[in-house]
Amino acid sequence: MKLVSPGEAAANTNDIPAEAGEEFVRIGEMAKKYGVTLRTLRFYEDKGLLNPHRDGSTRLYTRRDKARLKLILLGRKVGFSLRDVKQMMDLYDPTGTNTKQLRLALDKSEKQLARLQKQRALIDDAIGELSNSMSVVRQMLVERTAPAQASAAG
Amino acid sequence: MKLVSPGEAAANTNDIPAEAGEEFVRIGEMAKKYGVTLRTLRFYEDKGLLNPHRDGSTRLYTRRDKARLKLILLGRKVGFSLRDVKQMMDLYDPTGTNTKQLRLALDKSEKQLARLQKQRALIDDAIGELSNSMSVVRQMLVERTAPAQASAAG
DNA sequence: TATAGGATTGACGTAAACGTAAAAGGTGCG
DNA sequence: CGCACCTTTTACGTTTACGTCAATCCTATA
Repeated sequence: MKLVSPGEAAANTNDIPAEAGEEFVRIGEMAKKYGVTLRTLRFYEDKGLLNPHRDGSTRLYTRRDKARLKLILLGRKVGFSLRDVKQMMDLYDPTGTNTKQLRLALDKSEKQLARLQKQRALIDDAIGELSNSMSVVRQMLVERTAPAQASAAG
Repeated sequence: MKLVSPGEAAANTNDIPAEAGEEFVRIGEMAKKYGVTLRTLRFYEDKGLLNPHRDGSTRLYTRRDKARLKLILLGRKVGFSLRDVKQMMDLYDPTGTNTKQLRLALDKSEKQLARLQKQRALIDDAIGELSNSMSVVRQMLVERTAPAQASAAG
């Protein structure tokens, strides 16, 4: 039983109580696997979004932590704040139907969707204005570069 | 000669050396006129974006300041940072053709346009992912609400 | 004169999500 | 043994565009 996959040439290959196929990963592996920094993982933990096990002081991440991290990253991708993500995750109850959690998620999602659409509209607007300005500037440059042609062409 | 328009019932109507049709506006008027706060106007000045005249310590804004503010607000609308706006404005020379200024503006605009389009793509992506998640969540809620129908319907 | 309305200059606070040292401890390998 | 590499905690720094007091001043008006 290795820490990760058999081919992983990790520097530190501690023996870890790996019972029943549990795979523990240390922070470095975890970070690489999900493209985040160590700081980020510690930050998320500090904010109560992750709760890795410990071997002494060393963090050990399990499948559960990976699932949670995936959710966090998805949440961030769609624009939720970490607070929102935490709020939703905190409602998770492995013994129930999680109806409340789902409803909250849906509610927040609707609001976020609205925000995203608003942002999109703003950006479209900005693109429009910027394009206009660029045309104007280009025209001004033309007039300055070939002033003799300007009126002659008209 | 009044400070602003004849109908403006401003509280303070100081006599101001209004020569040659120059219209001076104090910070309060200026703020209202352009929908910004006093803090914002002072901040822009602090950053070197505005340079109102002074009557003692009181700021007096002229047409020139209004034009500059309009540019600032347009810049912010299309997503430029104040630093960018300042950089572009600082190149303005009333005696020249401002070719350098226009070129810089165009250059920055092209980059900003690219950024905006990238952002738009990200938002579209986010909207897609979020919509997907919402469908999933809705489905989960349906299964939890009417569990008897779930398999019966299949 | 009292009061209300502007105006001024500081200067600290805010939001979000980490970045970036700093100082220290553990571990395997040659 | 010593070095390289990984990890830990603590804690201040970063970014941007202002918000929000606070203390003070000036002026017009009732």
